[in-house]
Amino acid sequence: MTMTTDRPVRVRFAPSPTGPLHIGGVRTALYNYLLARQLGGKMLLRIEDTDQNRFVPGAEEYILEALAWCGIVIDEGQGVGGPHAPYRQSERKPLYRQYANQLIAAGHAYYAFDTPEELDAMRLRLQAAKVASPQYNAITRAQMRNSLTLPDTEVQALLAADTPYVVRLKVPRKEEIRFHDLIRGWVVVHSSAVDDKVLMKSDGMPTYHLANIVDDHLMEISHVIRGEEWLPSAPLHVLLYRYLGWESTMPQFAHLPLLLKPDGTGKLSKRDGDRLGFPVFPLEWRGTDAETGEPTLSRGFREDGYLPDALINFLAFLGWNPGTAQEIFSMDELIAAFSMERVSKSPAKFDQGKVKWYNEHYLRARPDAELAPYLLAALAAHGLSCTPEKAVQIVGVMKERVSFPQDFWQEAKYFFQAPDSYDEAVMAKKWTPAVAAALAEYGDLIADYSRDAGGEAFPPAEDLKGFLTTVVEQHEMKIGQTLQALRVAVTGAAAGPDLFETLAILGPVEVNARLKAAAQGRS
RNA sequence: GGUCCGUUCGUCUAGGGGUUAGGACAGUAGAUUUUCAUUCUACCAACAGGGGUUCGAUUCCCCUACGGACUACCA
Repeated sequence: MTMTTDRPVRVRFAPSPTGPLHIGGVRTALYNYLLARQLGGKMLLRIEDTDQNRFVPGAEEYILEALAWCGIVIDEGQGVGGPHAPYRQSERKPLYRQYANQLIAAGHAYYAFDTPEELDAMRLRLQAAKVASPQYNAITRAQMRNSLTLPDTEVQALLAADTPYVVRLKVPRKEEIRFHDLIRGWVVVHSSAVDDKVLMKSDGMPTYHLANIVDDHLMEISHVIRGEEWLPSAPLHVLLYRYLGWESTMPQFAHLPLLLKPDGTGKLSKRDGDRLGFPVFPLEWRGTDAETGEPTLSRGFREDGYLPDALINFLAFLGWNPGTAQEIFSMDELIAAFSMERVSKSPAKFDQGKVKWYNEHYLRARPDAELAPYLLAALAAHGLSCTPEKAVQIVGVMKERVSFPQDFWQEAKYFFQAPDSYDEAVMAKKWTPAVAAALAEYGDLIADYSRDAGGEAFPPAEDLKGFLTTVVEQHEMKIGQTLQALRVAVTGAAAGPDLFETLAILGPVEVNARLKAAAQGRS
C-alpha cells in the first residue's frame, strides 16, 4: 500500500450543509486543523452539497461562523477561496461526469436502469430468500437491468431515450481490500461485503463517494480525517482510487472514534442536547422541525456561555490525550502536542461535567477587563449601567464563583440594586439589637468619613475593616459577631465574595443607606 | 441478519507480560476562608467473561458477551 508521506500536507473538513454543525463535526474539524498546523500544511473547507433534497438554507453560513468562533482557521476553500475553486460540490457538478465515464470505459462501472420499485422488489426478494446481505452486487446485478445484462443496442437506445439511470461501481466479486488507517492500523474487508454503490445519481449529481474521491484527488488532499461512520465505506473509496488510477497518491486515512451520548449508548445526536439540557451545537440554531414545520431553537455552546478555548480544550481531549498530566492546552499548545497516533480507537461519551470544569477554568484565567463586557451587556439589558472600572472590579471578585459569564449578573445584582429581601435565617440569628446598634454606628462612621472627602471617597477594603474593628471594640463585641449580619443587611444574601471587598465596591454612602434601610425594615 | 470497529475507576483516560494499575472530572471528608465559592489535602473507585501462550497476563492470541457504526439514487 502506498504511503505518500513526502508530499505537502493538505487536509480538509468536508461537511454537508444539512443543518447546524454537530459538536462531533467540530472535533473532526479540530483534529484536521491541528494536524495541518503542526505539519505546516493547509486546512481546506469543502461543502458537500450533492444532495439537493437535504440542503438547508443557512447551514453553510453557520458552519463558517462556528469554525471561526472556535478559532479553527480555514486556509483554503469555501468562504476563503483558493486555487481549486469552487469548493462547493454543487458548483463542481460538470466535473464529476468525466470520471464516471472513465470508470465505465475501463469496465469498472456501469449504467443501471432499475427503478426504485424494482430495487425494492429485489431487496424484498432477497430478504425473503434469507440472503445474508441483500444488496446490489456482483451476484445480484446479473438479474437487474443494467449495461452489464442488457444488450448494447438496448443500452444505447435507453440512453438515447433519456431513460433515467444511475452509474454504479462494479465491485469485484472476490477480492480482499486492505488499507491502512492511522488510528486503527490495517483494515481488511472482503469485496463481497461491499455493494455496487451508486456513483452518479439519476439527477446527474455524483454521490458522496464519487465526489469525495474526485475532489480529494484534485485538491491534493494528503490525509482524510473523518468520523468512524465512514469506515465501512473506506474500502469502496480505496477501490475508486485504484480504478481511477490514483492509488499512488491516495490520501492516508484516519477514522476518528465516535462521540456518544452521556447516558446510555449510541451516537450523540441533536435530540440528546434538548433531552439532557446541554448544547450539542457550537452556536445557537434556528431551524424548522422536519415533521411539523414548526420553528425550533437549538441552544449553542456560545450562547450558553462557554468560552471557545474551553470547548476546544475539552473537545481535543475527547478521544486524544498527550500522554502527560497536562490537562490545560491552548490552541497553540494543542497544535504542538497533537498526534494522530495518540487518538484512541474507542468512542467517548460526552461529559457535561468536564466541559463545565474547563469553562470555569478558562473563565478564571481570563483577565477581568475581558470579562467586564459580559456584565456591562447584562446591565444594559436591565436598563442599568456602571463605569467600566467598576465592572472590572466586580467581575474580578466574582469570577471565582461563577461557571458562565451570564452568571455575573445574577451573582452581582446587589451591586446595583439594594436588596428587596434578606436571608431570614441569618438575620433572625445574627441581627441582634447589639449588632444592629454597632452596625448603625459603623454605617454613620464610614459615611461621615466619605462625606468629609466630598462623598467621593471609596476607602480600600482593609480600611473599611479597620473602621468596623474600631466600632466593634467600642461596643465590646467581636467582629465575627457582626460580619454575617452586615453582609445580609447590605447584600441580602448569606454568601458572597470577601465582605470588605464588596463594601469597598459599593462605597460607604451606599453601604450606610442599605444598613439604615435594613434596620428600618426590622424595627 | 451481515460486514467492520471497539471494550481499564460513574465519566475522559495513562500504562503495559512481573506496577501499591497513574492522572483528571464527578462524589465524599478535612484544612483554609469567622460566609459561600475558590484553593489545598485525603479518601472512594477500574483492567467485561472464558480459554490458551507463558515461570507469570490486565497487557499477546482465540472464543463468548456486550456496545457501536455501516448495510439508500443521505452524507
